[in-house]
Amino acid sequence: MCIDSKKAKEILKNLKLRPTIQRIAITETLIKQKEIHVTAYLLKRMLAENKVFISRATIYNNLNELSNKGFLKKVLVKKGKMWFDTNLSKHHHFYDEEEETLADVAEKEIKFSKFPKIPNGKRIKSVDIVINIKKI
Amino acid sequence: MCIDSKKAKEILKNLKLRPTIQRIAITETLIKQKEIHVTAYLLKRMLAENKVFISRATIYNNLNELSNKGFLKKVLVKKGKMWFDTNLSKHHHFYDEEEETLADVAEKEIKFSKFPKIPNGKRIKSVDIVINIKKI
DNA sequence: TAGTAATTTAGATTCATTCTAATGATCTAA
DNA sequence: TTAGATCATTAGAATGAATCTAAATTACTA
Repeated sequence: MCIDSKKAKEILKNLKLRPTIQRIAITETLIKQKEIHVTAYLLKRMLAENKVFISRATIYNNLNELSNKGFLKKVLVKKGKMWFDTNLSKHHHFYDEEEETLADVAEKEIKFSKFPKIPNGKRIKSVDIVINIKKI
Repeated sequence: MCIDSKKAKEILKNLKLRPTIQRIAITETLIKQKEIHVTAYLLKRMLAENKVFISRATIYNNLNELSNKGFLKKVLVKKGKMWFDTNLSKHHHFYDEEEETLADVAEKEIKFSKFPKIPNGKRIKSVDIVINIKKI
């Protein structure tokens, strides 16, 4: 058993998710990769490259479950495709549409000196900031 | 001919778009209120309530054209659905997923005391802030 | 180890959006 | 005006991401 698989199992245990073969493989891939932003499609392809074939439904189920449990963050930068981000800390994004790349912005890099009043009876669920950039 | 229809025609003329019956009706609906947030589906329903029946393709074609011409702003707050916003001034949004509503936050309501360094060779194109809210 | 609860899966389904190609409307130049 | 060209509209098909279904399989618990 490789080290990543052991780590993956531990993560799943902490999240109270049954360590199925598929979940271990998915988690392993997510913690192994340098790339921190994946779509369902990209993840499926990465697994397939390692001869691990997991159904589309399972990929989606698990990405959603992992993000519900707070292990992944959903990022929506462009219509039609949901990205899942393995950067676990709260953070924001640079999005370069010309290059179709996402880059992280640490949460502490942004501070507000003024923030709008939240409507009555409501509370903040999350704040998403996307800084769209382009070449000079 | 009603006043809105006259205004709508003028707007289309300025945008160099042929004033077809459908385009006039769509533009009229969009300028009836000061600021409006619609999805294609919502706009279609609003028109239908006024006994104006326009095909889905035409609704999409025109919303896209109007936003290409700078008359509408596209806002992406949730996977799968594009919103179109007639508030052209720079601003941000409250998004209430439970109620599926979008509300404006004036730009001046948000000020930064800290902001990240922009990558070399890049400049800011825009900053999108979505404050996701939910009931307490 | 048996019983149950959770998980995976292929394939169907949904939903927003775009495409296609046929028909219809508007514009332009003489 | 009017003919011809260009642009717009439309129903329905196609697309693509994501979810659902229901049956089979796997992991957990007593």
